[in-house]
Amino acid sequence: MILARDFFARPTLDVAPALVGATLHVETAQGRCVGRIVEVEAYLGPDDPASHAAGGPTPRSAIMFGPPAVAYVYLIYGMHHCLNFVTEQVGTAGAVLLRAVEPVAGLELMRERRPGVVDARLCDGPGKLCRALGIDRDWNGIPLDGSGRRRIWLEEGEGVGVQATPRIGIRKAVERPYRFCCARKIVSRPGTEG
DNA sequence: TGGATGATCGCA
DNA sequence: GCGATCATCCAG
Repeated sequence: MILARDFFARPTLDVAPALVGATLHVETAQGRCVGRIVEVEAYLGPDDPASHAAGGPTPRSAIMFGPPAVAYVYLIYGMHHCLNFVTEQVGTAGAVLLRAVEPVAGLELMRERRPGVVDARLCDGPGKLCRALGIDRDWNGIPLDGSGRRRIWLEEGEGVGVQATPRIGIRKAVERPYRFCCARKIVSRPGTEG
């Protein structure tokens, strides 16, 4: 069952944990890749200092204030892309950052895009999964129902235990537990947890 | 542990 | 314009 617009048109803090366990499907001319979502982070509106939407819309963040159920992709640190899903109703900012997925299908294509990387590490970071799935800024604004000029959608997964912890790699609102991981299999960078 | 590497944004 | 900042990754 494909996750429809209504799924995303809800409070971001409801959508984010509900996405853990769902599968992400990305189709390009090279083939299709599928991954199971195991780690996400919620980013809210102007009330969330760590969000790109803090301080109101800018040319980059305006998409977070627009219609839900589209991809928000941006470049970070000059070399890595991050994939987000826009949430909330029009006029309310929100997005869920995809931090890690577990490769399910299209492994050969992922390996091709990330040579020399063992399977378990193909998609275990925001920049890594974008590289493995072939996501770049061309995907910004693409609808999440597979109907855009780039094909991407999500499918409902089995209910799975979700654990909330603080977000990673940010400097503001560090204490908010807006990071959601699969409770059984927590994927994160080793040695960086306190 | 730090270097790569560039878009973004606030301030002028 | 200019410079500080940044939701990262990987080599050493």
